[in-house]
Order: sequence, then C-alpha cells, then structure tokens
Amino acid sequence: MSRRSVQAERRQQIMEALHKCLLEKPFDQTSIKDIAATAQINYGALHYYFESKEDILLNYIEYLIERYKSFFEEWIQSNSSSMQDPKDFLRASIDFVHHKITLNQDLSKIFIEIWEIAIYNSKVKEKLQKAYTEWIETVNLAILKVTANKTTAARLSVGLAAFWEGISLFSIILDEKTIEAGALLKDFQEQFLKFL
Amino acid sequence: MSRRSVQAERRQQIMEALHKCLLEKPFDQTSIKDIAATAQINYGALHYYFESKEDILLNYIEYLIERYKSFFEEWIQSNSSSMQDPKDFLRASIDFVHHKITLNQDLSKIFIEIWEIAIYNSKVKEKLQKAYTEWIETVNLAILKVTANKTTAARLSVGLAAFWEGISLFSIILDEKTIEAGALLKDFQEQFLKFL
Amino acid sequence: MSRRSVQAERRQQIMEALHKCLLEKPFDQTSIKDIAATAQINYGALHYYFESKEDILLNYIEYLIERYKSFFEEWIQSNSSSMQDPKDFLRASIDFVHHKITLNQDLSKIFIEIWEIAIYNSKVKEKLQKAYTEWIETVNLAILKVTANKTTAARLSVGLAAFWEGISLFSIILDEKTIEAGALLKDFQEQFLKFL
Amino acid sequence: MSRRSVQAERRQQIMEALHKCLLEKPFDQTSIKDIAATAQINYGALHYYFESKEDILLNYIEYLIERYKSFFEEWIQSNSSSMQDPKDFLRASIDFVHHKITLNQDLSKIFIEIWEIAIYNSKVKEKLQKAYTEWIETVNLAILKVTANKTTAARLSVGLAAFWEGISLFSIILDEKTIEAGALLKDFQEQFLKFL
DNA sequence: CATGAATGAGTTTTCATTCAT
DNA sequence: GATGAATGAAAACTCATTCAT
Repeated sequence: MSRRSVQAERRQQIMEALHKCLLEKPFDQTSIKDIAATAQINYGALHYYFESKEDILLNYIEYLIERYKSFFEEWIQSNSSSMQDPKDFLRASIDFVHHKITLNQDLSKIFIEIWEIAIYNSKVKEKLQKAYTEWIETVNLAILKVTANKTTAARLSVGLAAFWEGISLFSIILDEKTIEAGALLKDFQEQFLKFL
Repeated sequence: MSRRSVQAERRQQIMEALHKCLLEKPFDQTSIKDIAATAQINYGALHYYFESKEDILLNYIEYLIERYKSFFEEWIQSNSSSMQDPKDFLRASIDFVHHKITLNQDLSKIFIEIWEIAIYNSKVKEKLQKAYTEWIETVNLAILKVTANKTTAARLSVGLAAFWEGISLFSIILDEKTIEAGALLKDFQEQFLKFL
Repeated sequence: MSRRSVQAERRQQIMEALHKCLLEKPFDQTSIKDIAATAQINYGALHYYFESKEDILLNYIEYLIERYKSFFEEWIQSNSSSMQDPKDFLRASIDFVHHKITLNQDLSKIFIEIWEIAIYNSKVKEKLQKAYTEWIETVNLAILKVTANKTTAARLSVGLAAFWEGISLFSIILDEKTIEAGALLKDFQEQFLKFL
Repeated sequence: MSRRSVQAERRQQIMEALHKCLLEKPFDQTSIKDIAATAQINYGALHYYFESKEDILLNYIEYLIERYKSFFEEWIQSNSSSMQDPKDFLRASIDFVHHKITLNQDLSKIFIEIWEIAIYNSKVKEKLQKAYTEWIETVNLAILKVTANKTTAARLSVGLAAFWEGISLFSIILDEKTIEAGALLKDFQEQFLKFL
C-alpha cells in the first residue's frame, strides 16, 4: 500500500474510533489515549496524523456529515428511477430519512454532542451551519418537485427539518410510549403531503 | 440576615453564577473556581453549599426548570381571565412560548448543554425527562380546551413541542435569513390552529 | 452544673468521640468535623475546648492511658486481698492483662495507631515512652513479689511486656487459627511462672 | 538502556524514594510530589508508572517484604553448609534475625507504619498477613530441625515471632537503658535453645 | 459561649502535547 | 514512521482554623 493510503487508512481508523468513543463519553471526557486505544494506534502517533485533539474533532465532523450525505445521495440514486409519481418518491424519501436518520439513536446522540460543541466553538459551528443549510436546501429541492410555490417550499423545508430534529432529540430521552415517534412522524408526513 | 437566608442567598448566587458561566463555556470546561469567581464567593465555599460539582449542576437544572415553569404559569394566571375565546387564548399562549422560550437564545443554548449532559449522565437525563414530559402534558391540556379529540391532542402536543425544540436549535446556529424563525413559527401556528 | 464541670464534661465527650472515630479511621483521616459530629458538638466549638487537632490527640492519649491504668489498679485493689499465694496472684494478674488488654482488639488497634503517630511525632512519643516505662515497672514490681532476683525480674518484665505487645499485634491481623493467641499466652504464662 | 529496563529502573527508584520518605513522614502525609522529588522524577510520571498512590504503597510493601525475604534466604544459603550442629545453626540464624531485622530501627519504623495502614486497609492487611504467616512458617521449619515435637515448634515459632515484634517496637521508642534489647534478646535466645 | 460561614493551602489525579530514541 | 517517557498546568475536592454574629 502506498504511503498516501496508509495515511488515509490510519486517519479513517481514527475517525471511526472517535465515533465509537462518542457513543460512550462526551468529547471532553474522551482522551487522546481513549481514541488511540480504540483505533489500536499508538497515542503518540495521533499527533502525526492530526495536529491536535480539536483537529481530530473537526475532521470527524466533516467525515460524519460526508458519510450521511453520500448515504442519502446513494439512496436517491438507486431509487429515483423506480418511482414515477414525484409524490410517491417524496414519501419514500421521507421514510428513508425517518428510519435511517431521525430515528437512528446513535446518530442522534452524536449530533447532540456536536450541537453542544458548536455553541461554544465557532469552527464547529461553521461546519454545522454549512451542513444544515445544505440539508435544508436538499429538502427544499425535493419539495419543489411536488409544488411550484417557492415560498411554501422554503418554509416547509425548514419546518420539516426542525421537526425531525426535535423528534430526534425526544426519541433519545423520552419514553417511546410518551412520544410514539414512528407513528407521529408518519402522521405528520401524511398531513404534510396532503398539504402540498 | 438570618443564617437560613444567607444559606439560601448563597445557593441562589451560585445558581445564577452557573447560569452566566454556561453562556460562556460548556459545563465540563467551567471550573468550580470559575463559578465561584462569577458568584463572588470563595471557591472552597462551593463545597460548603453543595456536595460536588455535579450536585451544583443537578440543583441548577431544577432551578432553571422551576424558573421557567413558574414564569409560564404566572403568565397563564394573569392572562387567562382577559380572553374569552379559548382559541384566542391558545394563540396568545403559543405567542408567549415562541417569544419567551423558543426564541430565547440564551435559554436555548443552555438547554442544548443540558441535553448533551443528559445523554451520558442518567441523573440529568431523569430530570430532563420529567421536565419535558410535564411540558408536553401542559401543551396537551391547553390543546384539549380547543378540541375534544384526545388522540389528536396527544399527538399534536408532542409534535408541537418537538417542532419548537427544533426551531430553538436552528435559531441558535443558523442565519436568521435562512430560517426566518419568527415568521415560520407564526405560519405553522396558524396552520395548526386552523387544523383544530 | 458549674462551668468547670460543663467544660470537663465536654472534653470527656470529645475524648470518647475520638476513641470511637479511631476505631473507624486513622487519625489523619479523621476530620475535626467527624469528631465533633460523633461527640454531638458543634465543630467550631472544638477549638474552644482544645487548641488544635493535635491537642485533642495528645489529651486523648493521656486519657486512654489513664483509663487503662486505673482500670488495672482497681482490679489489683479489689483482688489483692483475696489471694494468699503471691504466685496465684501473679497468675491472676497476668490473666487479667491477657483478657482485658492484650486480647482487647479495639485497644490493640488504637495502640498501633498511637505507636505509628509516635514514630513521627515527638510529643506523642514522649507520652508513649512514659506509659510503657511505667507499665514495665508495674510488671517488674509484680514479679519482684515472687522472685528476689532483681536482674531477672527487670529482664523478665521487659520481655513479658514485649511478648504481650507482639501477641496483641498478631491477634489483630493474623487468623486466630494461625496464632491461637489464648492458648499461646496460657502456655507461655505457665513456663514463665515455672521459671520463677 | 532498553525501554523495558527504563520502566523497571524508574519503578525501583520510586520504591526507594518511598522508603526514604517513610523514614521521615507517615504515608498519609507523604505527598505524591514528595515521593517524586525524592526519586528525582516528575510527579506526573508517578501516575505513569503506577495507577495511584495506593498502588505505589502496595507495590512498595511487596518490594520491601521481598527484599528482606531474599536477604534472609541468601544468608541461609551462604551459611548453612558451614555449620554442622543444627542448634549452632539455629543460634546463628536467630543472631542474624536479631541484628538485621529485629534491631534494625529503620525497618521497624516502616513496619509499624505498615501495620497501622493495614488496620484500616484490607489490601495492605492481606499482604501483611501473608508475609507474617510465611515468616512464622519459616521460623517453624527452622525449629523443627532441632526438635521433633510439632506442637511445640508451632507454638514456639509464633511466640518467638511475637516476642521479636514486641522488642522491635520497644527498641524504637524506649531508651536502650530501659530495655537493653540486645542483652535481652540474647538471654531469651539461650533460654529458648535450652528449652528445645 | 455557640454557631456555622469563610478561607486558601494543599491533596491526588488527568491529560494534551512534545520529543528523544 | 513508531513508540512511550516525560512534562506541568489545571482540575475537583478536603480541611484545620478563624472569626463575625
């Protein structure tokens, strides 16, 4: 394997290690040694692949966002041709988001962690801003395939994203009985599609 | 001043100091000395008034929740008599929530901080669960004054709370231009009231 | 009650509180608040009755030694007249020492604590020196009632005291099976009496 | 020097530093910084080589016991062949114990420190139990070479060890004039050998 | 006399980072 | 490139003692 790819491989390992660590402990309480041990890499070497602990985090956030972006795009690619009715396709897309993103508890946990860091760290904040802005725009474009009203689409896309975000939060901390997240999402989805 | 109230006064001071600190730094990066300095209290004394740093946090969360609960209840008390139409009253209540809670940026920041801690700390998680369950129930009762459909009310209350939570998150990090939070909330509010 | 006796009463309470505390924790790990709480006295008041934590300890050591000295002397007083044969009386005295002192586990623990402090604290060391010197002299006088040989008596008294001290140590830490302290003491006692 | 031996070297240094420190101050009053300074090692590094302060102590106790065990065994090795009469050999062995162990004041001090810690710390207690049980067994085996009576040997070995322990205590705190430890030990030794 | 609030030095421990090998 | 030894700042927490009320 070339140097380049050894480097890339190691960085990938470290990203995945941080991902695992964040499921256990907040970033602040995760030590460089924890990450190294999880990645099965010498802890001194982390500073060879990344400048600092913050640098690891910043790269991780990009990695995570990229991962889910391409995950969603791949799904779009492989499903867009199979459905004729744009409304059906929108419904299927929303279903995908619900199950793979909104109700993905690990992901939700990690996103809260990132939101929290973003509040006090402007570099992280920027990355999060960019990601959510793009995400809302993606939703917007999807809606525009079903309605011609730009104002409505813009507003709905923000509202929908916000609603998903809130459900994602609730589904981690509240009892499933209290929120019945799945059914609730389904209900709102139908109302929303009717509305268009 | 009596001993009893010195005690209470100091604890109050400490709560407010932590509040200020959390607007600047995450809890983990806020040292006991930071809190003490902000409260203008000797740092050793913090362990006189509270058992540990975690104890301060737990008390703070209760204090914060209690503060906003009574804030909301007071508003209800002083406005419930002035409005005849329950729908008007619901609209006014929602307006109050939007402006004083959902779009209160300081509060939103601190709540994200608490959410994050809750993920890894079960005591904090319990407190948050209780607070949100009560909050959703409050919203539910308000809705039940306007509709007789219990299932709808239950689901709407969770959905509304989640939507507010999401908007609250977005309003801290995203550009006001992107989300136009105020107008968005207003729009959804009207749709929502029409729906009932 | 007069002031004098209130003062004396409180000091007595504190001595007994320290005694209880030392059965739980070493002196260094016993805080002034622990002692005060055990004595059911305000912790600030301890400095009214004693100058410092060390002062409490010094007084306690004297109190403890005095207590066991008079305990032993009272026994001597009430039993000396009932026995004619000095050898029988010596045997009975040794029995008393074995059961009430050497094999008194609480006392042994506290004495190890005091020995340890004495090594590094000259004031405590002095008190311990005095107490053991007197103790050895008491044993010496008892032996002299049975033998006329002064050199033998002097040497035996030190040896006997040392042996008791060692058994006292062993009986706290080693299994009763390993040392069979009671039987061992009895055995040696008989050898010792035969020897005289 | 290899990494492996740097590790071992440092641990050794730390053990010796604690040994020196314990001659000055009790363990509780010896700070991690004191030990580090004595070992001429950075204080943060102590936690690199040992888990905690208690871990250092536990390792030290093992190190100390091991040191004296092998010290004694080496002496046995090099002297066992030169003496024909087992009684002479026993006498010589006891002489060795008297001078190198019982009357070794530094060692006695440190052992009192360890005894004291053992009372309140079960891990230390275990180590001490094991060490003394082995020690008594060693003495027992030595006596069995001179007498066939197992019960006597067992009892004598405990008694002898206890006596030495007591003399060791006394020799630290009492005046040499009062106890004449050397002569006393010699006397008892002869009585003891006669007895066998 | 009694109370308990306040002080701040001191403790153990953690950890990102550096750097010699 | 890889390793792990070393550094020292900073954290939470404890506590004897003082002193105003």
